[in-house]
Amino acid sequence: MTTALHDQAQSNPLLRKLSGVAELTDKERQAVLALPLSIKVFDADVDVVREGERPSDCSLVVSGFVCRYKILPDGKRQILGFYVPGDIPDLQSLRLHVMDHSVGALVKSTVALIPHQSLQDVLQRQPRLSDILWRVSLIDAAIFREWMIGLGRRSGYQRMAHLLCELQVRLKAIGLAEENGCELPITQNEFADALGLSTVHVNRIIQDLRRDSLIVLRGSVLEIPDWGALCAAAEFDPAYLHLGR
Amino acid sequence: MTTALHDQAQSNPLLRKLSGVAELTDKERQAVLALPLSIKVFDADVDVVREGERPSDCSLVVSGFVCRYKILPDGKRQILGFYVPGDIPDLQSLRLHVMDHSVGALVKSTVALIPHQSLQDVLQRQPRLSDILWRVSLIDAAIFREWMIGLGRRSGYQRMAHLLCELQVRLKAIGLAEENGCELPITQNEFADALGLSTVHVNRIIQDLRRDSLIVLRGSVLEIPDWGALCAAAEFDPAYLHLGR
DNA sequence: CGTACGATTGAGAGACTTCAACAAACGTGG
DNA sequence: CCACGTTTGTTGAAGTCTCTCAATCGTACG
Repeated sequence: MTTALHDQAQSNPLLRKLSGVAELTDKERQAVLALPLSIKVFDADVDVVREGERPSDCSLVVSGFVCRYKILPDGKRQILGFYVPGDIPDLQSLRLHVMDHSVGALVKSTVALIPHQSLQDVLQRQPRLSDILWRVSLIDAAIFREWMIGLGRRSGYQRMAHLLCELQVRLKAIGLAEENGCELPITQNEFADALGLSTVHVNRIIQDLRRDSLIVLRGSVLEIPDWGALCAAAEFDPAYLHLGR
Repeated sequence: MTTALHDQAQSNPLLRKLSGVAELTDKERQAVLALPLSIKVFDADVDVVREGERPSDCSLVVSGFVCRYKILPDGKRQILGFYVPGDIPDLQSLRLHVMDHSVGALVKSTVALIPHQSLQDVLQRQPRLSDILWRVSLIDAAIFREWMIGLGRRSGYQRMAHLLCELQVRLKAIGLAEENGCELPITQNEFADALGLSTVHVNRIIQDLRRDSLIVLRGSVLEIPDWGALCAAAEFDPAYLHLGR
């Protein structure tokens, strides 16, 4: 029986995510698996949720790549985070009713919508799941803080290296990265909006990173020849991802 | 009876904070008031909690001014947020056991330590308080996002104006600001570390803001002659503070 | 009254931006 | 399956914001 549930965990990205945060009881697993999910596919550059909306569901990324972002009055965009399968980029909408930013698909992505109502019901019956989700949103905030540190105090070069380290680690944690690289469907323009830089400068930084043999980036395929060297250049310390239980 | 409890709310900063997020039942109020608080005073520039530690309490600011920050290997500092009476700058430590940054007092501050254990007990008996605290930490994250937007995409001038708007609104919400100004015990050096700028540049930005008659800043006293003008210059929209219930 | 900390000023340097053009890669329809 | 148009990546040059260094000024406090 535990085996059967364990098998489902492989296929259910939410279960996998929560199991990564804390050991679940069988009852909790069942409660999660019983959540009604409505699957929806978003094309690239289509919004999943928009600033100002009051969503009635949370969006669980099943496949693809999604980001949170905000557009300023003058048209500038700041990307606030990247989200991969298993992530819930608008988990906050369960408790903060008005969206203060948007969520958009970077590439064609599959999203499972979880009604707030059914999530509430499950959390009421399994209060520990509520604690786990709280923890998930705190890890989210920890990533924001690390990005703030980069935006405020790191050079463009370091910032880029740091972001690549973060993505590699997060993708590896969900089995979407090889030992020495991963696929990143992120354009240089999107990198720029995430790092607070111009597209042109991001292009030159990538060339610098290539010149220093820290990365091989062809198309959307990232290869990291020397993980230690990249981490060192980025001053990357994965502690903020709070991955280990 | 409700009146008596209400009176206590005035003096108990945690109750006031939580009441600002959601209406509390009498039972919930009593549970909060029953929390054992140990008062501790920190001098200016003394750490309340340090990166790497595993706190056994949460810190509720009772009086003073506190910030979260992280020091980089090269000595640069990024301030991640300012915290005022009623705030719990390390609320996350309840669910994320290792601190990934530090908390320090900007001026002599009084902090009430709440043992994680007793907080856990109260939250287990009053699950709705858990939801409220979750919401509090989500508002925290919303403020991080807004700072990211500033650090990534706003000019130094706008960033400074925006921060002053935020502090004015947050201080007014707890009765620590006048209609047209407030006291900010923050040095230009600290502003710089919060805004991702150099001290020298912050100084020049402040002069620009003064020249444009947007602020009067003498010592630690901030005066805002034209609130609308400052908000406009900052493109400040308080929605991200999620203040209205 | 000296000392220390915070605020202010000047000057030169560097990181990053903007604009504009071009090359390469990609997807799509004929 | 190729031609075409659009998107993405790349390059150069000029300009701007912000930084660093280093000195000076003001003021509160012992």
